[in-house]
Amino acid sequence: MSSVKQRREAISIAGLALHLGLSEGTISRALNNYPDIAEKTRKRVRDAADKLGYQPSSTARRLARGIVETVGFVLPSRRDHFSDPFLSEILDGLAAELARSGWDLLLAAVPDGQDEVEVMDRLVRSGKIGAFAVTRVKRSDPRVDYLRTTSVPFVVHGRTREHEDYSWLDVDNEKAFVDAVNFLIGLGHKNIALLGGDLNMNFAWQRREGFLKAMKAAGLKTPANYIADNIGDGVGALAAMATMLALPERPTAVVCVTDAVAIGAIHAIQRAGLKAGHDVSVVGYDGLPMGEATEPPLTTMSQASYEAGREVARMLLGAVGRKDSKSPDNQIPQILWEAKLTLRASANPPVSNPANKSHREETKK
Amino acid sequence: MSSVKQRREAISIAGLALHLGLSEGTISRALNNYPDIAEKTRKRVRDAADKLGYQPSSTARRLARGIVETVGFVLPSRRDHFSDPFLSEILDGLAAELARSGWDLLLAAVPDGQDEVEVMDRLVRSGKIGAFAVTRVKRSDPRVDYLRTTSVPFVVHGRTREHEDYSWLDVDNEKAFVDAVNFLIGLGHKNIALLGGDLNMNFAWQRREGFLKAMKAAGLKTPANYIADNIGDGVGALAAMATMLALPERPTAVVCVTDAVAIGAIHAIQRAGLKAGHDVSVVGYDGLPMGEATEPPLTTMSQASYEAGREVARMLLGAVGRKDSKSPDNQIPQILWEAKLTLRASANPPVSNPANKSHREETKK
DNA sequence: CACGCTACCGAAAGCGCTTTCGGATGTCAA
DNA sequence: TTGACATCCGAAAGCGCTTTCGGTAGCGTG
Repeated sequence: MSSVKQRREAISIAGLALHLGLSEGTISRALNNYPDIAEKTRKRVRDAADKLGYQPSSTARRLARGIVETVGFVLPSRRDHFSDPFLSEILDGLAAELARSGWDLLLAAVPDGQDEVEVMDRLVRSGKIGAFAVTRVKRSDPRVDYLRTTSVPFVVHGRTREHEDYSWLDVDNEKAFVDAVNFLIGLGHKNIALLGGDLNMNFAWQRREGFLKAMKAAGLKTPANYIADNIGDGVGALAAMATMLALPERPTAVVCVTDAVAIGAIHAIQRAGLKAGHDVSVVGYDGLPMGEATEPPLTTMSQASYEAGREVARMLLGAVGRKDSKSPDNQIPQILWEAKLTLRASANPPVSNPANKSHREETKK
Repeated sequence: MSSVKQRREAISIAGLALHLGLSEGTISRALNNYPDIAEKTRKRVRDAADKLGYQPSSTARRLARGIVETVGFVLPSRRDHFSDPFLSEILDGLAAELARSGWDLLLAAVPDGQDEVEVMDRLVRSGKIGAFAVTRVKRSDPRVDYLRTTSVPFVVHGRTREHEDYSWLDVDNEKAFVDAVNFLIGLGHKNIALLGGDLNMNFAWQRREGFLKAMKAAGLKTPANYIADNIGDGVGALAAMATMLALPERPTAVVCVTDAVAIGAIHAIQRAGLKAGHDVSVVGYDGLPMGEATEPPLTTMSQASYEAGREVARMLLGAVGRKDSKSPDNQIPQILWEAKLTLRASANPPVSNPANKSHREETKK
C-alpha cells in the first residue's frame, strides 16, 4: 500500500532538469500545467518526477509564489480551558479538508504572558499562515476584532455578538434550545430548569436565550433559582443540580448547556436518591458518545463537529480564492446549521410528584 | 496588552536596511547575534526592527538556512478513532513547548485512500517538517517503522513492542495496572475482572499485562470470562460489564482500560440494580475530570497529558539539536513516567455477597 | 520562397533571507 | 610613521522554486 518511493536525499528540480535535459523552468511549468508545454514533454516530466519521487520544496515554492497554503489555528488558551471534547474532531475535519487542496494546518499555543492576538499577529507577520480558523468564540472576542483589521482571510466556527461582517459557520444554538424546551413541554413538563454555561461564550448565551424564549412563548415562568449559569463541567453541575433538587418545588426537567454538564446532573439526581429520566428529566447538548452509556442514556442535541471542521475549511479555501481573484465578489458566506434532537431515555413525561404537587397547589392559593 | 505594532505591509529586511543605511547582511547578522557586529549597531538595528514591527519571513529564512522549525503530527486516522480525550491536551502541550523555541506544530490528517505513512513521507519530502511526534502507537506500528528508515528526528508518545532504538516517552502502564490490582487486593478483593481495550494498541496490551501479572503474583485465578478485551468506549463497556454481572459468580471489582470504559461499567452496574463502589468496585485509568462527577466518583489512575506533550516537545528539540551538532552523542532518551492512583469513591472493600459466597463455597467443594 | 503564426522551450530575474569572504577602518606597539 | 591586528561592515552568492520574456523551430499561407 504505502508506496514510499526513493529514500535517499530529496531530489530537487535542478536534479530533475539535469536528468531530463530540460531547463528548470520547463520542468516547473510542465508540473504546474502551463499551457505552453507540449503534452509529450509534460508526460515525460511527470513520469520522471514520480519515478524519482520528486516533491517540490514547499518552502521554495512559497517564497517564489509569495503565498502560504497554511491556515493557522490558535488553541484556546489554557486558562479558560474547560476542555472541549470536540476540539480534536474539528481539527481533524479541518486538516482533512485542507489536505485535499494541499493546504496545511498550523497549530499554535499561547505561551504564558502572551495573549492570543499577539500570537496571531506574529503568525501573520512572519508569513507563516495565509488564513485563520477560529473557534469557541466569546460574545465579544478580541481575536475576531483583530482579524477584522487584517487582510488575512478567516472563518469563525461559532460567531460573536456582532457577526455581520465576517464569515462564520455556527449551529443555531438558540433554536436548539427552543426545540429542547418545547420537546420537554410537549412531554408535559412545566417546571423546567437550565444549567447554563459561561455567558461570555456566545454559544452558552445563545442557548440560554433559546431557553428563555421558549419558556416565555409557552407562558411558563422560570424562577431565578431554576437557572444556574457558569457551569463549566460535570463537577459544577453536581453542585448546581443538588441545589435545585433541594428546592421546595424542584424542577421536573432540566436542560443542560453541554453533555458533560448533563452527565453531572444525572449523577446529582442519583445522589439525591432520585431517578434521572423519571423524577427529573435531563436533556443535554453535544451528542457525546458517552451519552449512550449513561444510566439512563442521555437525550441530547447533537451537532457534527468533524463535518463542521470540513465545512470551515471549505469556506476558508473559498475565501482565499475570492481574495486572490481580485473580484470584489462581496460574498461573506455565513452558514447556520441545526442541531438535531437525539432521543434516548433521559427525558420522559413528568411523574406526579406528591411533594411538588402539593407544594404547587399551596403556592397557587 | 496586545501590543500589535504597525499594521500595513509587512516590512522586509530590505526596507529595514534602507531605513537604517545598513546592508541587509548586517541587519541579518545583527538580529541573529553574530559576534562581528558592534553592540551599538546591534541595538540600533533591534530598536528599529521592533519599532517598525519587522518580522523576518520564515519562509525565506527556512529556504536560506535549509531547516524547518516545524514538527509534524499526523492525526490518528479516523477509522480506528475512538476519540482520544487527551489528544487536544497533548497537542496543546506540544505546541506550547515548541513555541518557546520558535518551533511550529503542523497538523496533518490522513485523507481517505491514503495511509499515515504516505502522508508522513510526503511531509518530509516536501520539506514541510523537520521532526515528528507520534502518539497512540500500536504494538507494531508502521509509522514508527517508517520513521526508523528516515533521518528525521522523532519522538513517540507511548512505545511499540520493540522500542530500544528510538526515543519515547511512555507511562508505565503495566505498573499502573499492577498497582491498581494490588490496591484492590489490599481492599480484600479476590474476584477481579478486567475490561480491556484494543490489544493492538500497546497501552491496552501493557495494562492487560499488568493486570495479569499482579493477579498471578497474588495467586489469584482469573477465569476467562473475567476478561473482556477490545472494549473501545462506554457503550462497549456496558455490554461487557452486563455479561460479567450475569455470571454465576460475578466479580467484586473491575479494573478498566480507560475512564470512559469505567464510566460505562458504572452505568452497567447501576442498570443491573447494583451499586458501583459497593457491590462492585470500579477502577479506571486516565484521570478524566468527569470522573469526579460520576456516582460514585471514580477511583482512577491519572496521567498528565499536557505535561507529556511538553516533555515530548523538549525531547524533540533535544533530538534535532543533537542531530545538528553532528556529535554522534548516541543518546536515545527514553522516559517512563508513573501514573498515580487517584482515590475517590468507586473502589471499596468487597461486601459479603450471599449469592457469590455460597457459589464460591459450592465450587470449592 | 518569403512571410507570419503558433507552439514550445531556455534564460534570467526574482522571492527575502543567510552566510562567507574580503576590504575598509581604527588601534596599538615598534 | 609604519606595519600588524582587530573590529566592523558591505558585497555577493546562494537556498529551490516560479514566471515573464524572448527566441527558435516548425507550420501553413500567399
